[in-house]
Amino acid sequence: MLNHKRSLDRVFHALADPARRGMLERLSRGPASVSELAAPLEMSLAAVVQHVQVLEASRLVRTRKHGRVRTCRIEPAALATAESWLSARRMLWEQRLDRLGALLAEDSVAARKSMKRKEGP
Amino acid sequence: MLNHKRSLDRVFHALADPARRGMLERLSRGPASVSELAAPLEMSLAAVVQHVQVLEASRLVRTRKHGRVRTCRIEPAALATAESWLSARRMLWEQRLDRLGALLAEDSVAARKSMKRKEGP
DNA sequence: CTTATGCTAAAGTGAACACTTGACTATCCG
DNA sequence: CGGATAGTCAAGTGTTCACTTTAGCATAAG
Repeated sequence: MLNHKRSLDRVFHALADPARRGMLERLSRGPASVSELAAPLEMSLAAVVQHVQVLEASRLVRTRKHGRVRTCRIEPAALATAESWLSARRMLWEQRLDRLGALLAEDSVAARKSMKRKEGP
Repeated sequence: MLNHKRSLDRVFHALADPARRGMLERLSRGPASVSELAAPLEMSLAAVVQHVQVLEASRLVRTRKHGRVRTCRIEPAALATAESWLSARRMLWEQRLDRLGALLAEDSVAARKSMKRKEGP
């Protein structure tokens, strides 16, 4: 749970930058070199390399070097982690909202007293 | 698409902090006041208020003031946005990986030459 | 009325972030 | 070999972040 927290930190932080999300979009169409990732971006190569390092630290991306070119590819696992955190939260609170909605629909004013323990006012 | 990008920035940035994720977890069990959110955290009330403002700016949370207490509740829409970005990406690249897997399984060495345009070595 | 509570607003601080530039290394190509 | 390409490293800069402290202002409770 301690490392899991940090890894969520890193993943969400990595996703919070539009340039990095753009790189991920590019990479979801297939592997690419650092320069290919840099091409559409108006920023120095060095900056792009730094973004790639952030993506790699978050485990969203894995890279390997062949000769002088570093090839980047997506790593689905880290994204699944983030996605499952999100969907877990959403399920929880949609469930709660549904329950609340059901109570409001079913119960009329007469039933209110017996609800106090289950659901605060 | 222009504002959509910024809103993703804000949502992912909001999610990138463990204190804020903790608040969201608390809030998925039901609405809470700022002080209730602050209780489990070892940080000043003022800091918690700032976190709440970040959550509110990201539209993950909506707040309303009754008397002197500000009540916070979750807003599912923003999270759905983030979740759908994630799942869209994941679908795309899992699709790609499946296609690649199918090619590797079906085609044998003999077919390799004709693949060069579609997929680099 | 007085005091405690719940929050707000403002200013400051140190660390992290998103870049840049410039110098350098390794590899591929002709 | 020599030069272009692809990336790396280090240092510097302005900005944003995550806090803190201090002071203050409503509202609720005694």
